[in-house]
Amino acid sequence: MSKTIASRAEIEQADPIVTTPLETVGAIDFRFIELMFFAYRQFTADADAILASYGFGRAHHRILHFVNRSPGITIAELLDLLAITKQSLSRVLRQLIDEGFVAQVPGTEDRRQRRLYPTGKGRSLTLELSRQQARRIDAAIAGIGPEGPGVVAEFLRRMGGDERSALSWLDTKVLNQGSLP
Amino acid sequence: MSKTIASRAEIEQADPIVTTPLETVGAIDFRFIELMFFAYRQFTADADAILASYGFGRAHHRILHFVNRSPGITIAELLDLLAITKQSLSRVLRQLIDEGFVAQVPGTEDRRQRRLYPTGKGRSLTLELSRQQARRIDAAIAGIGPEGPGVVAEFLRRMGGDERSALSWLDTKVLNQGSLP
DNA sequence: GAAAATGCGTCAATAGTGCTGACCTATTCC
DNA sequence: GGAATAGGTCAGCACTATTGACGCATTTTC
Repeated sequence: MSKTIASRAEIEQADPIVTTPLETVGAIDFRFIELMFFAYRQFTADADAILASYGFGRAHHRILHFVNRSPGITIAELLDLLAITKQSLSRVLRQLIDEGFVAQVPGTEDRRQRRLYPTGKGRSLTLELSRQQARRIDAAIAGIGPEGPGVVAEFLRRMGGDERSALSWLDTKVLNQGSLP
Repeated sequence: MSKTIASRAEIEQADPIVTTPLETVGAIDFRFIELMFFAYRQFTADADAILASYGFGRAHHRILHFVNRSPGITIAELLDLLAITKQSLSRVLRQLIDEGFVAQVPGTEDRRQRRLYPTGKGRSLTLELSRQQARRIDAAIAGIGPEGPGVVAEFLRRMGGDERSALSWLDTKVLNQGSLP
């Protein structure tokens, strides 16, 4: 083993440290990356605090949200929206069902399906969670001009670009559904 | 044990399922909550793919980002920005150091400090990651009018409200720093 | 009507990121 | 010289996600 261990000086010579800050470039700042990071962190922090008091995490929130937005949603549809695996979903969903926040009802047309509905308890937790988040969004949007909501919504929609299909799926479901089979 | 187990029907009677979708309320949609979710997921997906090829995760990205934004940052400052514990940071930071993306240099004024600098390798990975994200932000902002960037930045800034101090800290650091001790 | 496909549940193992608590060194401050 | 500060590290736990492999019930297809 004649291989020598590189000294710190040698390493630095091979790849010297950089001391200049990574500055804003062009019209689109690196700043936006940080803004997204901090904004999303606060956005989720609101709900996280409440969830923790129920012994839940963010995953529970997401399931609860979409089940409330689209009662009667199937497992497969939920998996598509969340873009996680069946195994990841099941553990969390099971807790929500066992603790009575979500109920499963076999489909009538296709009895293999287990359609998901919020219970009263589930609906009210969702409302509690959403209220906090909506409040923050509301406060952030208020006062940035009348065009604010439209501009921001359009920005977010474009950011989620490849997933626009998920949003339009919700559009059709939220409006057309709601009657028990 | 005379306690009976509630039948499904009994449970449903106690807390009936809700079949009406959770619809948009007032000026601020529940829709915005989904928009934030989908937007952030795509925002991080860009970088995640690249990171995975290096065997890294999002935590590595965040450290790398702030070290690049503010070379010479101390551990304590980084902990404040990321809002995680020292133990969480150290595991990830260690990998970045061991693999030569970040270098530690003892402070000159206070030799207890371990100031963090990106190496050339670290700077270039950060640029690679940021380019993807900036591209998406750029595309999302382009075409929503000249006031777009300003409105969106202000919205995000307000969303991150309680953390504005973190952003202004960066402001001062990004501009004033950069000379090796 | 039998075979194949679909919708869902579940066991088992692993990774990434976060946490708490405890304890250690080196350095600076008073 | 003793306390406070900057940082490192060990050990254990929680949550969310992953992949792979089966199993069961129900539709669909030929």
